[in-house]
Amino acid sequence: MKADAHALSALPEGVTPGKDYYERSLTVALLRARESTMRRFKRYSDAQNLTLPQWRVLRALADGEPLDAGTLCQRCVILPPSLTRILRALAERGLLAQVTCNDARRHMVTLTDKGKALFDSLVVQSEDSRRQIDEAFGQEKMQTLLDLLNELREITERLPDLD
Amino acid sequence: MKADAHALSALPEGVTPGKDYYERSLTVALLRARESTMRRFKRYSDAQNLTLPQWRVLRALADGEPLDAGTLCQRCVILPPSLTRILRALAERGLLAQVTCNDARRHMVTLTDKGKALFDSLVVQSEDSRRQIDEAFGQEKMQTLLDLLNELREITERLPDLD
DNA sequence: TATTGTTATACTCTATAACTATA
DNA sequence: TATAGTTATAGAGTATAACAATA
Repeated sequence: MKADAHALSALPEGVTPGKDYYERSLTVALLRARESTMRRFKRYSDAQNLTLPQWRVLRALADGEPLDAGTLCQRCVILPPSLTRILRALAERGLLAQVTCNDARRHMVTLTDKGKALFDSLVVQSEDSRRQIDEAFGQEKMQTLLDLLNELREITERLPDLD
Repeated sequence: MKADAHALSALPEGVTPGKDYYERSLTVALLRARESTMRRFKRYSDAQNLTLPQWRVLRALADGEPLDAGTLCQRCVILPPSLTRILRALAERGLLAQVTCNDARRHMVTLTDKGKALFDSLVVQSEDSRRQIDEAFGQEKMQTLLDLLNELREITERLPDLD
């Protein structure tokens, strides 16, 4: 952002009254951290005509374990109507296939060989970007950050709703 | 999550092969942490008919400092075409007003008294939820997390693009 | 009767390009 | 000529409710 965006105030370059307060917002900090890191990976998924939610679904299935729609919705942060369309689109491209399940209500899917190959290819292609961020930030801090993020989520999900 | 979602495997409850790997994804961890915390605040903005991007704009302007559209786009993680509509909607509700600027190309806005009052009201209403998360997670860890998130963003934004 | 997922619908945001106004 | 925003347009996700199928 340009410095003269704040020309109305007489503060030093890069220092604005609102900035510090704004950065104390957890949800905004999470969004901005995600935006700045995700932006570097997006071109790889774009090149494969995968939207980011589609990429999360492939990732969630990457270890080969079949998952049902409900689990995918929760892990990938996608609402059921969106997931229905996403699963259909990925299945039409031959990237995943339905798996029969004892409970016929469940829509259970797994990656096909083609889907697994596409996932592996994307991991390889984006590896340099991942390492670039990892090294600039520091592996130890990255580990701490991931642990804090997962812990925050687990604790928050267990909290009772207020009123 | 239901335990029988993983009935195909014979692993202990809550332990799935994919889970650990999936949780090592930074961008997914950021998304899920945001979803679990944001969900608790959303009802307050919903009650005021504010979308989350609109709420971020009010928040960015909350200290009274006028900001231009470009700065708002960056701080609120909103693309220019979306911001144009958001500023129009908020102005029509009398929550913000345009401020004249030396550079007539800039769309500079500030909160009106009504906008500031709505912001303050939302902060008060959501205070219990904020404290609930803060106390469950721990203030010290929350502080560490916020610092790591802001540092990660600043470092990542400065990284050169690969190729 | 409760649960899982799909369909329907309306709205918003995302994303890119083309355009206008100003510097 | 470059910059800041707006407009245009297509596409995808968000969100709620209603519905179908299964348990």
